[in-house]
Amino acid sequence: MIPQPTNGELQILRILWKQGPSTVRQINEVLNQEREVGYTTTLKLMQIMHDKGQLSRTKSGKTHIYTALLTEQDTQKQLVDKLKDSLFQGSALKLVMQALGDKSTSADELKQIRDYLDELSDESEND
Amino acid sequence: MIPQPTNGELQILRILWKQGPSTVRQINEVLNQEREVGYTTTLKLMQIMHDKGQLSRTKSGKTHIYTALLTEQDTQKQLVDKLKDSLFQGSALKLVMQALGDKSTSADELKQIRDYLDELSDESEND
DNA sequence: TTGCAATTACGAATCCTTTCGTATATAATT
DNA sequence: AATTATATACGAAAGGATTCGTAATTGCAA
Repeated sequence: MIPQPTNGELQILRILWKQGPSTVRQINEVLNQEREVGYTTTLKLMQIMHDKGQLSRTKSGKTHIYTALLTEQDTQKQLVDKLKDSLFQGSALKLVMQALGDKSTSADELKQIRDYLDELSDESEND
Repeated sequence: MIPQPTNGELQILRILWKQGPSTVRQINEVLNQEREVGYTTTLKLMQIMHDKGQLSRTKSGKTHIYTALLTEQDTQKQLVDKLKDSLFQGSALKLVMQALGDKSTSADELKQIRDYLDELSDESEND
């Protein structure tokens, strides 16, 4: 059971997924584009994430380079499943309808979803 | 800006959505079907939710009857949007694909989604 | 090698959620 | 009216996340 990443942890994971392995300074700089965070705050959080096994790190000179051990996919799945179970009675259908329901989804995206549904149907035919 | 309900708050909201207005005792009984919780724990949480404006209450004899002020729909939307923005770069498409991607969705559900997509397309044509 | 700048380590403070014990209030029952 | 059962109110403790100040360490540069 991997415990769910906290909000702060997710923020850091997002940056690592996007940029790849990074130093505390690099992460902190990106973070500060969104909100003001002290350097040692970011450091501490990344140390905790390392303790928790969410990040690995290697030493390069005197600095540590951190790498995400959780994949974006797995984390997405974990959180989508949780939301599905806790608010949509486990129904992917309900969740999807809610996600699409606000009409902000473009026609192009809708088409892509349709194509994806076709793929899924094809696969199940071949079971 | 309605702050996001916490986990404990969501648990109570779910029961209220399902059962309608309820007393603390009623909520606590349902809660205890899932996990052991003291009565005053549930009471306190519902009092806090009342303070926060998530629940209203009316007095009936010596007991309070609580009602959810947040709707299930609004809360679903709030949490889906948050997940979409924070983990899927704001893309409903990506979120939907992740939600459907684990192959646990039945053919019937897939069909329902397809029908729903048709509805959405029809609507946009009429804009 | 000595000192400087950057980095890490450590510990504490703060904030929020969750939990529950105890006290108080209220209504029904005897 | 006194007793009992049930409900609410209050306050504190425990646990976790977040924040950051300060100390210790490290590598480089003068």
